Amino acid sequence: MLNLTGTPNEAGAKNIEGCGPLNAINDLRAATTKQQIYEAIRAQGQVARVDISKQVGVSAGSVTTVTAELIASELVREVEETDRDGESGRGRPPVSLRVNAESHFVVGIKLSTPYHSAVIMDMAGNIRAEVILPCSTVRHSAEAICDFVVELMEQSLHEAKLSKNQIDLIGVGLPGFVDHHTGIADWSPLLAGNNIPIRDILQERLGTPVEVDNDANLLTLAELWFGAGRAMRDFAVVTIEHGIGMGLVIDNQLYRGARGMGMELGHTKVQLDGALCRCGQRGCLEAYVADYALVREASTALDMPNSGDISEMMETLFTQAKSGNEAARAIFHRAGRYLAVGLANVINLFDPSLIILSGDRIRYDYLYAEEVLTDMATMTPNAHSKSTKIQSHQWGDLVWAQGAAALALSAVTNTMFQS
Amino acid sequence: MLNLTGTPNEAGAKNIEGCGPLNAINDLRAATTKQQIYEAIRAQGQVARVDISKQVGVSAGSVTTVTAELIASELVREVEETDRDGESGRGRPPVSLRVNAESHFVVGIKLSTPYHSAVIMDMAGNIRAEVILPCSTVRHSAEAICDFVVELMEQSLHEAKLSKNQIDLIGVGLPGFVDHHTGIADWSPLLAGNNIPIRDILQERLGTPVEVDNDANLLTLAELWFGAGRAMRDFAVVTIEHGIGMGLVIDNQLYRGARGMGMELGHTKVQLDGALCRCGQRGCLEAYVADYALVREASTALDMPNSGDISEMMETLFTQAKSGNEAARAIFHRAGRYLAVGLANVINLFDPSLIILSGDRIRYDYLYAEEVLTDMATMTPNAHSKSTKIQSHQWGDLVWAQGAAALALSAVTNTMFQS
DNA sequence: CAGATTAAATTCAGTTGTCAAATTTATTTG
DNA sequence: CAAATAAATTTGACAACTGAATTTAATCTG
Repeated sequence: MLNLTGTPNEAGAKNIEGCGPLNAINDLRAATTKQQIYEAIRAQGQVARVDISKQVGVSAGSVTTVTAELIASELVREVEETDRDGESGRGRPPVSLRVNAESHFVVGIKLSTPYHSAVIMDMAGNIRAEVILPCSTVRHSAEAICDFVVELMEQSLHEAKLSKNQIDLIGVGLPGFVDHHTGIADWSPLLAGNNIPIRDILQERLGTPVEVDNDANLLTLAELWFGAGRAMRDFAVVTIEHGIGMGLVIDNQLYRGARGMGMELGHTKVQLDGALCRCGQRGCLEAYVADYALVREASTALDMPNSGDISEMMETLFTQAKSGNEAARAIFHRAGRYLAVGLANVINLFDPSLIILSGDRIRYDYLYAEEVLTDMATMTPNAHSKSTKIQSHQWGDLVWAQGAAALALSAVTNTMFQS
Repeated sequence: MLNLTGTPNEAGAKNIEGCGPLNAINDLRAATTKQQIYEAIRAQGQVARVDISKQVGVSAGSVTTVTAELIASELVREVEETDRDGESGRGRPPVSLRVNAESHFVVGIKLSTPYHSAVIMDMAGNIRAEVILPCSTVRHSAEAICDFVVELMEQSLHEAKLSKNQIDLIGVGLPGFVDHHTGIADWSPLLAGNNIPIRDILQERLGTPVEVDNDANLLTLAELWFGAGRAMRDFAVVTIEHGIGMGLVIDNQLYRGARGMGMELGHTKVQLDGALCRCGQRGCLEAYVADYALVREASTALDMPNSGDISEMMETLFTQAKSGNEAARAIFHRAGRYLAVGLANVINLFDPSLIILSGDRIRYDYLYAEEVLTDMATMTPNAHSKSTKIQSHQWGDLVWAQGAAALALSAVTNTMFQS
């Protein structure tokens, strides 16, 4: 059954407690039992040893040993107030464990236009500082980007009352073709030049380990760690903003394409010899659905001057459509039909159980939401569309930075447990 | 660099020895060291203990222990004739190990029109029997399908001089929406009815464990176990026949979509409100590229009577195009352009390092191969298309059955090593 | 309120899978 | 034939577990 949840919700998850994927607890990929147990505790916020034993599938004795080690190394703490949720209160009461939030800190940074943002996060996923910094739309040198990052670091450290050496890792996201594995920005609208080894440059400059990824992956990580995706084994995230981005989670893990650079949904072709895309190719989904495509049509059909400010023009277009302007409505309508094609293709190829529509542009969606879903259903086999849920989700300005922090958290956690 | 290898090659792999993915040897997913070592031996045909130690990453002592167990349980044998490949002949000569080909046998069956096929395979990947059985194009009941399978079993067992109880598992592939995990055929052009639990039905009837999968996945498994894909960590397979199929290998493993039913490349939309597909939807890639689409056009434009025999009509169309008929050429030309769109989308989304074009139809390809590749390059970012190789590959009639046997082999291997 | 009951957590002896180093085995070279 | 070389095996030690018995901390019952 198709299901559009249009309600914007801040956290997305039912349980406020914990962060990180909920179902990855019994995951074969996680290296050691110790790490599995640590992540199980973090995922649930707090949990008793008995439950860990059941979930992770190790004996009670092992849980005692391992948690004792974790407590000794100050990564985990016992919770004072013993809470018995419901159940009859007989027998020795369970003692819950929590991760020590202060054991490590990370910074999550999103570089973008028209603003950069940063959060500082502790090991429990709590935000300890938030910074937003305006940024011009010109392409910057790697050095200028470093300056921005330094500035964001300083401001956020001050706000969190932490010193630079307390930060274990910095997660950085930027738009464009960014390869997480190599740390190289093939191309980014933010960066002058090509094939910039931005991770190494930042690492060198800051003297702290850095992980980078592209913005669509950050958003997907944010959903996986803090949002609706926490409880899902597999789901896709589609963002509609200046471009169209996509992220995919398979088996509780972010899938980064066969070679770490796939998932360019925005540039899949939905029309042979179709509309011109800013990438220079024709018929890209983006060229029909993204902000710039709508604005381009608006300036042609609606006698709307191209002011250069895309957000402003989108707002005008939206207002006109709302007030009944047929031409404006038609522009949204066509975009919606192509969006349906894009979503149908995602279902046809990946068949995820959930697609999360995310990004600022989603707020215009109610204009064509119904039609998009109906259209989409006509473009997918019954068996598939029947069970795929579509959910839209509008976060605050800091999602991206939170996703970057999640990237950093998982990297830090991995290093914590590799002897 | 784009690279079209048009040469049909029977086996596809450079080394005749061994079967199964070559790079999966040090794979974290493989449950036990014992299984890893067994699979390493099988993958390489024969290999000395020293080399196993290096490849799998365990100590020489462990290799001795584990291989001793494998030899004791008759799964592995030492090779008599000591071969020292090249190297100076000093020191104790290595003793190579091989898997005992006769320890288990499997049957691989492909159900299809106009014929069904089956192979019997031993644990070393050797084909011990081949059977092909003609089949009408009507949709059959599950019982009729069972009869076919029984018939294929009997004939192939006779040919291989084996008895039924020597078969450990039967891998069965059929076209349509078939879910490997549940064993249910959602819909198949071969089966009357919907949601048929075909795996359980076959298992019941045959009294032998059965695994099922759809035909595109079988073909992909065949490439992974016996073909060009053996040496690749990730690749995609695209088949053009009556429909368009797709399979994807990520990290040496067949990816089956988030819920085991994705990868419907043939029904991704390449044109809004486009040509009518046999699935009832519009604008499907299949509706432009598959056999029936070309034949449909041919019967309209070329005054070619619709004889009902698609293969025959395709042949006529091909002959006409070869002899210079412009209308016929135009039909192939358009199909080629849309095929380019499909391949470009695969690259945009998955970015595999290799795409293998497979299936009978590939032999018509030289008509438009060059153009397809050029077109495709204009529809993918430079960074991607630069490094994606396109290879076409024409197998014999038994590929599908071989793929089904590979499915069975991996299932048998898994059960062999789970205590 | 003492003992029975219950359930969580801990202890501990035993198993398993692994490694590193020493040793044995099989072969070539001088 | 002894020295050199390299594969394979043996061995003792260790780390990660498990399962069963035991301890601990609470509630329930008469």
